[in-house]
Amino acid sequence: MSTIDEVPAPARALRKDAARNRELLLAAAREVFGERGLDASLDDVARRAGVGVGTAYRHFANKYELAGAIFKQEVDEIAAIAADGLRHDDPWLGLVQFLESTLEAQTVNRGLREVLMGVHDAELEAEVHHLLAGPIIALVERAQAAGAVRLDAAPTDLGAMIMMLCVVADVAAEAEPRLWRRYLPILLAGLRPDGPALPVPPLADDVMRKAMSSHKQRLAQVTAQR
Amino acid sequence: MSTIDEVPAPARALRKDAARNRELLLAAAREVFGERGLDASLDDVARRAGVGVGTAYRHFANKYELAGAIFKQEVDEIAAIAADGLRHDDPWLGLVQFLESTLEAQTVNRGLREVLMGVHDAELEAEVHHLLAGPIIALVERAQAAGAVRLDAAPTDLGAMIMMLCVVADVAAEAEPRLWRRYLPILLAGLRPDGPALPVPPLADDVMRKAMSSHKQRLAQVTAQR
Amino acid sequence: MSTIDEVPAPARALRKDAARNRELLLAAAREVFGERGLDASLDDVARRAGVGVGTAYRHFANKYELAGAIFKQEVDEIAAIAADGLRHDDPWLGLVQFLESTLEAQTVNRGLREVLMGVHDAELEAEVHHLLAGPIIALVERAQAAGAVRLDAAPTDLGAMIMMLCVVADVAAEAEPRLWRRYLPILLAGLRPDGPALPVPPLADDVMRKAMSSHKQRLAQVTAQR
Amino acid sequence: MSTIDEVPAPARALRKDAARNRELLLAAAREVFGERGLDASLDDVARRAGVGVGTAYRHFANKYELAGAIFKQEVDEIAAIAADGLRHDDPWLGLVQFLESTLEAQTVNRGLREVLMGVHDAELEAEVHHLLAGPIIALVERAQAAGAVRLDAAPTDLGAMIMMLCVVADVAAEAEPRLWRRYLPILLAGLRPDGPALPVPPLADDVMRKAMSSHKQRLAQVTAQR
DNA sequence: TATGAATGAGAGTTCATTCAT
DNA sequence: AATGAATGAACTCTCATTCAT
Repeated sequence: MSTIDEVPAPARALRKDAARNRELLLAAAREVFGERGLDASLDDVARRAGVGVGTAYRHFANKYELAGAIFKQEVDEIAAIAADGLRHDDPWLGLVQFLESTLEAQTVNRGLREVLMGVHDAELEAEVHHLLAGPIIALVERAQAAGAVRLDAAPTDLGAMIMMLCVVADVAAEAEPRLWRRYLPILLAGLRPDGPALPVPPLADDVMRKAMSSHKQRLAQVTAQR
Repeated sequence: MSTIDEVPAPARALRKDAARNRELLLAAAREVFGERGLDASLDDVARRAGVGVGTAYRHFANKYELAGAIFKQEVDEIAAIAADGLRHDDPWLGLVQFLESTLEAQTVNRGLREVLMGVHDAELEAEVHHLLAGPIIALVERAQAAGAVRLDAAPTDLGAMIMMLCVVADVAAEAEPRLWRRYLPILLAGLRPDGPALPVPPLADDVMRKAMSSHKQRLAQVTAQR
Repeated sequence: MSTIDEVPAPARALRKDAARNRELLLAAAREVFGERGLDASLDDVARRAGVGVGTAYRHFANKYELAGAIFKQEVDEIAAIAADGLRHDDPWLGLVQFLESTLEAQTVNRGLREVLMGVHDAELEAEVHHLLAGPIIALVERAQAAGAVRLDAAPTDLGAMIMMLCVVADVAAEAEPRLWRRYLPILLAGLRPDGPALPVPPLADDVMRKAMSSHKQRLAQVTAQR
Repeated sequence: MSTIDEVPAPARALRKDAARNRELLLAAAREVFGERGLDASLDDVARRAGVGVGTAYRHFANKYELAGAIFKQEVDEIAAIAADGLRHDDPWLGLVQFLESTLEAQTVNRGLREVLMGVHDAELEAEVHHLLAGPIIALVERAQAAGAVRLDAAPTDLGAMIMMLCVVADVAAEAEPRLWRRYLPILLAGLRPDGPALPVPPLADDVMRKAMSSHKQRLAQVTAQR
């Protein structure tokens, strides 16, 4: 095949040791950012990974690119879960399964929880939206078409619900990681055709995205750091 | 009265100018932290207040104590709202009114929103709990006694609901500050005696408090900054 | 007078200790930059001055502002010398005296020498030009009007001559600080009405300025650093 | 010839590919250092050469040795020019031609200009001196013997003149690369037997060399970088 | 008591040089 | 011999906190 190309791979594969360090860094970042937040220093991440800071900078242009790389992985998982839900025979159960699986996944994965709570930077936010918007819309519309979801519900309602449950899950992460299950039925009941009247219309898709993008900025104001 | 302020009063009241500086600092902190978060420097707060940094340190042991002082004020407002709710003729409406007023208040007050989302340090958390736990328990039990709230509901459920709605409100603060009203009826319906079954028991009061205390630490992980 | 102004001085005078530190910093910077170049770190400058780095940053926005502050002082001295030359009875001797005094001054002042060699950043360059262009032009034109300087000479020729002599002085600073005096008469002879023909026209004033501004950039390429 | 390169030749010639890499590196360094100065990183040089950094270190002990290797080549060219001048029929014209050719050469070669301005490290300086001292002395003495140059002139005067003109050329490199020609006749006139009196004796040969060696260190002080 | 100058640890980032592949 | 990943010291700049004025 490659009789012409002297240079074998255009998108260079990582050397074995480099690949290992990259993984070490991602794992360490997941841990360190998990424990002390994005305010933790890259020095700390590198130390935990057992490599020099310089190595971190060889793999990631800066701190935020490293953080983004982590969260990208988490979101991919969720997108896969949504796709599963779409394949379920019963549209309603497919949607419920998506919610449960998603929440279940974030229970054991703080990074994921954070992403779903919308607490992140603009670039990642856009990527998250790009990956998840389609499947979520499909899930909701499919359930609406089947008469399982009230017609005035919007895909962004699902996003809001995930967010709400994630906060509960996050707050109670250590005390009772299953606490979100207490509020899931309540929210699901509200999604049904006979749910209570909703006085305010839902957020449009892109408005929701922008809102979550700026949310992280507002949270930053609050979060104590030491 | 205390015109001769050289006389060391037993429980020394603040000199008039000192008291004024304290207020200036609190006001400035509310503004500055509100705009740029706790990451804003104390120099900025002091400059906005029109006093020197040293003055800030005379009044508050450190940055976080100043921040705490602000949020304390916000919580006092909420406690007052709860007391109002308890005086309502209809226990259910009193509870609903408390929720609405609380949420309404945080709509225009970021600091309050933050506190209600549990995004703060342990000391403040304890204080918040001390102030709010009593009234909230009373509100719920009074409504339960009147048959307006399901018996397996717990006061901590109210806390969880406030938290959930606050996150919605916070995320949508700019896009649609009333968005929380869309999800309030849903959550309220779940609180009624005929609400859907709840698979997981509520958190005990003190467990909830500890959970929220550590939440802020976890959120810190996430918050991107730039 | 200041019955209205509560705040006494609009252009705040420096506190005594702050003023002292500022001087310490300038002196240290002159030394450290003098020995190891602008590549020396501000930490080193601060250490030499006996203050913390933070203090350096309180007084000067960044490293280059500090460097600029130093060189500004040197140029002021030269401007004063030029003014002296203009007051001399004999226009030619005034000009010669300006050259000699200037070169003499830079003999004992490296910073000055550097500025006169045109080795500096754009902002400072502009300031230098602003301060010196006028007096130099006046010196030359006055001497030309008196028939003491050839008519095809330009003020920029004086600049070029200073530069040339400064380089000699700089190179020989330790070996023989008076070496520039060997080449001064040669260059002066060329400036007389009967000097040799000059095949290339002089640089216009602003062109000379721009040229010197970019010179520093080119030298930066060369200068070894450790 | 040496088709079997496994055979360890006594004075090991470079393998063909190694030799090629060496040239690539020199060419790249000339470009990169020329554009962005010695502050450019070796990574950049290596990237431009299309080889790994490691390869650069196989060929040159460190960054400065690579820089030195480049400038060595430039000086060789000048030595050749001096030899040409010595072959000229008219000693005076030979000397003038040397000056003109040398200056002309540096006009289009920044590296050369830098070396001639004495802006480099001690080792290179010694080498430059070793290569150029002889021919220059010969040029001057030959012209003196022919009565074309004043007897109190010294070979180091020629060095000083080159330096002076180089600085002019360097400063005006972009604005008017021929500007040095304006000052050449002036300096040449001073070299003639009837030039103006020179109040200070010339530098001895080795003193001049040492002076230039330390000059580079002093220039480093100045060079702003941004 | 108020001020704001001073401090210095620590953050993010770069790069000369080494060394495993 | 060549590669480029890894290292870690060094640099600029910020800011919570202290302390001389």
